Amino acid sequence: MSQVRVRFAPSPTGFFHIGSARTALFNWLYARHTGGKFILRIEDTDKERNSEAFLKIILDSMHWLGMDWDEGPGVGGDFGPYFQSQRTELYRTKLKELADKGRAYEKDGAWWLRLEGARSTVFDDHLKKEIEKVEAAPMVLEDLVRGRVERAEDRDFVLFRSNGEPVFHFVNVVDDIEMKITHVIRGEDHLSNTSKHLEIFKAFGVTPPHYAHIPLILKTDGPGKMSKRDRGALIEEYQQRRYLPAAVRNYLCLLGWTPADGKEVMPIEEIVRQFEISAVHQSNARFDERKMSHVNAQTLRLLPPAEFAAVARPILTETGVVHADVSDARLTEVLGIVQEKVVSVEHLPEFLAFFFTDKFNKDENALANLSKKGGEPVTRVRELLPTLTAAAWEEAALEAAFTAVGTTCGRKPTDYFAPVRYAISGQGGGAHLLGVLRVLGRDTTLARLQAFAT
RNA sequence: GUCCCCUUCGUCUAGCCCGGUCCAGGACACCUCGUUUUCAUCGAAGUAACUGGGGUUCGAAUCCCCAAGGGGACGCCA
Repeated sequence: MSQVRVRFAPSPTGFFHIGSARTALFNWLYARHTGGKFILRIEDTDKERNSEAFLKIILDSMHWLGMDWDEGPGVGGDFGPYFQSQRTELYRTKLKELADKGRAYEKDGAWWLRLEGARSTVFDDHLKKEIEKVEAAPMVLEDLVRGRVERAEDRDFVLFRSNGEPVFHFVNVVDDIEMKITHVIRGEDHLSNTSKHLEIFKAFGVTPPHYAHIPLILKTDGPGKMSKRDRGALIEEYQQRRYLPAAVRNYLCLLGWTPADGKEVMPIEEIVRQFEISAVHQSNARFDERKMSHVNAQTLRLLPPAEFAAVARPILTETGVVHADVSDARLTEVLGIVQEKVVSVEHLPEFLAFFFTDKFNKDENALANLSKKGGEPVTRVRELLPTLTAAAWEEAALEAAFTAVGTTCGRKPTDYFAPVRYAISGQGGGAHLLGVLRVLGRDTTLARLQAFAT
């Protein structure tokens, strides 16, 4: 069997949409799973709407999500150029081929594909005008996801516009032929177009590739598919909000496909190993940012400490929480005790600012809650302070100090935790308290407790 | 309007091909309890679904038909 060749063919006319990213991803996964080639082809035939800026965004987002291509912009390949705007001569040649066969004709300055079948003129309700209908034989598609789908085209359609530019359906098929594409994996919104494409393949006398039409991603609520306006629709957004690219990619895999073993959060190598087109779903899926956020949190907590530090350091530096003079060792020490509690990179600065500055924010709700349990917080801290001051600065000794004070004052040791946490961090929750005390250090801790108690 | 696709908890889904093991399993969310803390972790428990109607069958989430609902396509956009 010949090698799998798949392609992702975006047109740079807008931001990189989550649906496009998922289509690219499934193609990429299939190529990597089968050891085939993943080709990136830029469909920039619409001169009016194309832009360099959009192209850059698409390329950047592909890199960010870790989807590398074997042929295409920047890497070349044997079937280039990979920009359709540079392939016009080829399209003209191929059009002539169809014209010579009598399958393409010129009308109103444009070139049309001639369908084979009986013709009649009828009034079309949708178009609100008289049109020429053709009774063409239905095209039969054996879709890898949908199964057998039959559909008949009933009108000739445009191949080349009157301005001399070819249209999508034509260039898409010509390039799939020329680039020897074996599998076309694309969104279900193209399912109805496939009969057109099959007609073109037939006109060329070429066997079409295998098709797999994957389900669409629907809005979280409300009708219809995700559109660029919807929150969470653009890949850029996740980049800005410090999502882990691996997590975004992982969640995207779950939208339209389920691994056989039921595991959801897993490394990309594992997904590549398990990915099968036959397991791709047939029904559309609704986008759920909460689940994506969960996948992100899980991924974050599973990161090796060094990698966690690498993703944390930039935002901590940018927000001024961590200065350049903070050593990697110190940063890793702090991150080490919070990682298991962390839920997003975005919230890291506020979460651990108190380790690096005395001017941390104080959570009013946390303060209000203090006296509900454990009584007067300032009194608690005063009770605790002498014993804590005398204690050795390691977790077992600190714990013993809390217990001792609790026993003396007739209270649970935990009655002291919330006041202490608030006094040193301004927060109502966070990482394991004894660990926080240890890492924060004796001097800083005692100073903040003193300040709170006076 | 025409054509195409889809239909299991609020959401993502497993199961469906090869009907009984499913009074339907998991995950997210939610709710409750627990945990060295009172909503960022973690643990335990809970609420919650086979769109409807016919049929086939001893037996249907699973097979067939119809209906309804959802989605998509009908451009000299891609």
